[in-house]
Amino acid sequence: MPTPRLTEKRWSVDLEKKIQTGHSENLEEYSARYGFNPNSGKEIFVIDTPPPYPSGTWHIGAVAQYSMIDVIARSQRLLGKEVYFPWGVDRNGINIEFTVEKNTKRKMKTYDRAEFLELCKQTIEEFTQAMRNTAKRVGLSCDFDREYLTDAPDYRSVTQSIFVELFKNGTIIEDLRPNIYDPVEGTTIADAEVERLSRKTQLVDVIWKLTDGTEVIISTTRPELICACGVVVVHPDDQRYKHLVGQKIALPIPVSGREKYVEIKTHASVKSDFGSGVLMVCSFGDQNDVAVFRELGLSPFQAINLEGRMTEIAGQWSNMTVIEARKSIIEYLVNNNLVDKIEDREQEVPVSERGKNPVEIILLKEWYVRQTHIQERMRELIEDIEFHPPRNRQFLLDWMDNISIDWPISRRRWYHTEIPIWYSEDQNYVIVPPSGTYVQPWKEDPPAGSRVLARNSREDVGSYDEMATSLGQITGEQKVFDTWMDSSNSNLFVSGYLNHPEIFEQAFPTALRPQGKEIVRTWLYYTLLKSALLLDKPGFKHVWIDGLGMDPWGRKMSKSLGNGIDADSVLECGAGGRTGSWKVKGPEKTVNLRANKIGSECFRLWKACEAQVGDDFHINPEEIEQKYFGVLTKLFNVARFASQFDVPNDLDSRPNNLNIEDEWILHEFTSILTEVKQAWTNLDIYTATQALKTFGTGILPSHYLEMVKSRLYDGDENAAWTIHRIVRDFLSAFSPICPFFTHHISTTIYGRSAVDVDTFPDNPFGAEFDHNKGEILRNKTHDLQSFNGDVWNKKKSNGISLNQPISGILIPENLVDFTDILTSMHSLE
RNA sequence: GGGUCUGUGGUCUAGGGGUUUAUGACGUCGCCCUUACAAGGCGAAGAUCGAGGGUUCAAUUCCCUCCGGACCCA
Repeated sequence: MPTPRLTEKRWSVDLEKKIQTGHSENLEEYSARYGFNPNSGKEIFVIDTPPPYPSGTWHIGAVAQYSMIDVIARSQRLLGKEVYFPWGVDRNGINIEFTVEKNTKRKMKTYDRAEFLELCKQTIEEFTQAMRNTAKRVGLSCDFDREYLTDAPDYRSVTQSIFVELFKNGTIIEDLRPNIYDPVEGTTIADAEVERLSRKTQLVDVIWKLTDGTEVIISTTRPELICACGVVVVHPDDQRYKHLVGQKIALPIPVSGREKYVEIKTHASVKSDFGSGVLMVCSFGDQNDVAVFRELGLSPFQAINLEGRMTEIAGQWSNMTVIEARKSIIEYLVNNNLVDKIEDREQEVPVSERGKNPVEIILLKEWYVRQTHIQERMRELIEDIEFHPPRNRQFLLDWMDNISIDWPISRRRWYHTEIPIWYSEDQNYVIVPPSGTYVQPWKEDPPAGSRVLARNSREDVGSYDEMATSLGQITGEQKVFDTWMDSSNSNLFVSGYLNHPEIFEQAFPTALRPQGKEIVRTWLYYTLLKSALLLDKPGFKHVWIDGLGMDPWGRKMSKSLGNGIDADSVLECGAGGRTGSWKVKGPEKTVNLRANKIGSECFRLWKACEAQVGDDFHINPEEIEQKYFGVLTKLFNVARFASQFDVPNDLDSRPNNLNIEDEWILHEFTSILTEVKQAWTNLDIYTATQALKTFGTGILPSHYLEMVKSRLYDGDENAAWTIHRIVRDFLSAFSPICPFFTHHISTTIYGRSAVDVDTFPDNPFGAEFDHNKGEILRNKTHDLQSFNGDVWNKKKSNGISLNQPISGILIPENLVDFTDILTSMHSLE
């Protein structure tokens, strides 16, 4: 065998790592390759990458998803687009605050604010670095030079400027409204941040009395809220209680500073079969209470304060925590014979997603983004967005159906973007900063260029510089934004909004939003809301919503289940001779999974082949290796085989005397390229990868190469041209999936990296492509395959080795054109 | 408790009223060193298309109920 140019015997994880390191270390080359160049003249394709939140380990499911976003980025470059694949990191939020609190065993609010922010920043920077390394290791072709951090001034200033813009036009308002509040962490949270935990609670049947002494039983799990009761309701159709409606009923416990009787009314939301069928409505036990108060026009009572303690209306129970008050009030009711019965029951308690603390609904003055008024328009705008897969559009529409209240955006936390506003001494005016500046009102005065607005009418009354003295002692806003206020600008930020208007013009609506389906109601919804409010446009052209990574049995990976798999361990599996081993808790027993070699290329190939977009996927390292490392080996060997034959000088001009088998395989290849190009255009990774894999590991090596082997050894230039043309272009078409693999092979054999190709490979016939001839030849493919199979089979069953001659085989009618090559291929006699 | 999505050999997947005796891959089993590749080649076995009911001349495909999984909501 002549010496192959591809000297390595096989593809290995060590080789992969070497190439990967080379890729990311040569910064100049890297940025020429993957940097965003808005002046290239190509069509701009901006991807609104989900900025990951650094929390220590990066979930393997997310890394898998990310590698598919990279496949899209690379395939769009291959199609000739100017791709901006940003690398952003989401660093705002309560998570990092919790981490610092946990690490230092000290609550946030015991710190000096500036000191605490510094601690958060240091901690998150460490996590960020680990994440950057993993991103590079898995081959993400992000523009790392333009890294954006959501806690950096340039990013936060965009959030703040958008706030000012929406405040001025009346879309952002402040109001005293019932809010979901986490009393332990001391902050408002949004509906989207609440989850449910099952807990044991006591359902107490309390005896209430009408003014005439008639007893009425009301069941409740929240007796401590009796003091905030605004009305007692029954179902309008409930015959048992018809006579009660309109009467006054006395609160069963002493209260202070409020009316002791409430009226009995009807409301359709009452479940007559729950408890006694009589319901006390308090401000605020749950969202239904909020709705009833609003519908009946009642003024709410404040029963619980910001510390989670009872207020003065609770009388003798004021200042107790909610739990203490509940216990004590039940005792009081029992001692006064006001309890009919008490039963234990399981109840789903709303808790905060981050802190797992039971939340309360309390009245607070907070900032809101108005959203109910624009739902109709958003639905129209969303119609122009293409969803991948189309069915996942439904997740968004379902969520939008449930939107009934405005979005509360202020939080009483620290490591977030500050709300950029100051208040005049008389509270009648506010000061907002000029667009493009980042401000921290809790510690600094308004910057030059700030404007003064009337607080209610939002009318601009002058510049702060001139009016400063007339405003008295101003105070800066202490509150910060919900982190979704920041992340929902990501598409605007990466598309150049405010910072690069000339790019924004071409880049918006942002070409692609790729994300997981679990954050449709938050990230996707809020982003679309912003785009609608600010620009009256759909935020994206395409939304690509992927499924989630599950454990090998299809369950969610979680710490508590002990079924997690670390991303780095899979990517490093096989490097330096180290194998991988994972202890994973299955449904019945703990399983020990083992693999010898995986790495990024195998991992990416697996994800590309294994799951259609939108489907949840099971992650099992053993399976990844078993099913896909062999594919890399096979493709590597095809290229290695080809590399022993000289590469023709001009691979772009086809020799005009090609043999029929050369034309046949070139037509087959053309048809694959067409399919792959279409699939890349449609963001359909699965179809593109399957097509390439099937061709590259099947018909190309098993049939074509076997046919032309002897021609190649004999120095046939047509065969060499054909195989090199195919291998070269195959590597280009395949480069989005396995960039390091294709880079290495293409650079070694052809002197040009497949990842630098920015035009999808043309069909090898160019203008002379004859569709009909191609059809005729491709119609023979099936017969060729079965003929070869028959001969191989026959030799085998006759005990003849494959390279020995065989006689008595007839070439079928429709393959007569292939007589010569089939005869020599099988040594037919 | 409700909504949405989903369920195809051991595993993953294609297909989407009749050309289906259901595609392909991995795994399994048997045989084979064949001038790139045993990390390969040839061949075989393996599925009542989650369960039950309905619509239809015909259902894996459409509808309903149930069961399992996921996501979301109360």
